[in-house]
Amino acid sequence: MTADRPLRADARRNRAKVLEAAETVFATRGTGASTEEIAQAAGVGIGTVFRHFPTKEALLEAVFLSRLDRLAAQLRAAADQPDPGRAFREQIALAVDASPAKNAIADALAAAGVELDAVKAGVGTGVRDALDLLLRRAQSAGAVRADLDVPTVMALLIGASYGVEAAGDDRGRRALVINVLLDGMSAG
Amino acid sequence: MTADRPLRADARRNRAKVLEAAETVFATRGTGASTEEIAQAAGVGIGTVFRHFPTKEALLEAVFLSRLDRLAAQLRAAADQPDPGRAFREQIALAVDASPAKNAIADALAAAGVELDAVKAGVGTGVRDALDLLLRRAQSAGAVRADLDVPTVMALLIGASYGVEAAGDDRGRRALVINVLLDGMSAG
DNA sequence: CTAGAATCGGAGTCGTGACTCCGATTCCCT
DNA sequence: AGGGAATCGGAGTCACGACTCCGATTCTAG
Repeated sequence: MTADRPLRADARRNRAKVLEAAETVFATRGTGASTEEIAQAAGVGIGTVFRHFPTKEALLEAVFLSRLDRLAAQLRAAADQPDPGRAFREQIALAVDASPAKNAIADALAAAGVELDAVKAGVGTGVRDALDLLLRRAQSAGAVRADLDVPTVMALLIGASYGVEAAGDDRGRRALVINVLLDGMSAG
Repeated sequence: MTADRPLRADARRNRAKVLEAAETVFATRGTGASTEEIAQAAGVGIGTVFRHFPTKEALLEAVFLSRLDRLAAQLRAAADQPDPGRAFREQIALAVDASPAKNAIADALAAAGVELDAVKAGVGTGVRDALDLLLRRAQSAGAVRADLDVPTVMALLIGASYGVEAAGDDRGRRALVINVLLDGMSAG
């Protein structure tokens, strides 16, 4: 219930710098990276990091949500492509390829006891809705199994992300993993 | 190059107790569980834990390898079933259902900078070989896509483990995830 | 049974990293 | 420009957890 007065210009700028730095640092050094490391990467003092994100957990959550936001936007943008089946396939492949870092963050949050469902219920709704639209259209077009629902597709996406990660650097193997997934999801 | 003299009887017993305790504690509390917690669960002093496993990392590795060992044994046991396709399917489903804990351990090891490939090269070979046999037989029988190889199947297995985990407690949803995977892996 | 070696237990050390505090600095309204 | 409020920086605090050390205990060879 804080009366969200607008932040001072420099404060807003710093907040953004921290968030961005945190994203890259978490992605490269892993979620175990120290807050100090992030502060340095952002060119900011530790105190500043903690003022904007009172907890490391809060910082992780913010980074996670920002990623979900971008994903949702991307999914929405694909919703009006002409070929629903193709749109679905493309977005799945894109989402999977882009998500290795999200996984680690999600794990860290879960390990910290954060209710991921609650988090997702907030901004994650955007992802859910966008995915819902893509999925329905693809199913109506007969391109995707009818027995799949959004939560299951999300579970598959998460799994595929890890699978791709486990496939290592081999481009062909990564593609094969995604291919298997898409085949499994397709109708018939 | 230590001259591995056989351990004293009580020492061997304690080692086993610690390993077992570590496995359950890591599974329930996560890999972040403190060494003290494990010592307590094993009914043993911290010193004892560190004598047998000089590092927390070493302990994680030992637990991981013991799991891989069991998995390999299970896979080998399934290698002479009459229907190769069915054997493959069943084992995949079993392996996936049993592995959520392994994932977390593997992640922790990776985060600690352990070369997972090196680890797998040691005992993991058992898994690789057993899986290789199952896979070849299933492919020869025309039950599984010919373009899959063992590393890819392992990546898929890892991914599926996470996918199942993400599917939550819903029994049907978990089954659906595995079903999609198996469909994707099947021939034609 | 007994000596001596191997093992155990757990208090204490040490390093690390999250988080706090307050003087210094920067911003923005008039 | 000027002053007061909002922010910043980063040294310092504190808790926690991995790992060490050594007297006490338990095993086993003879």
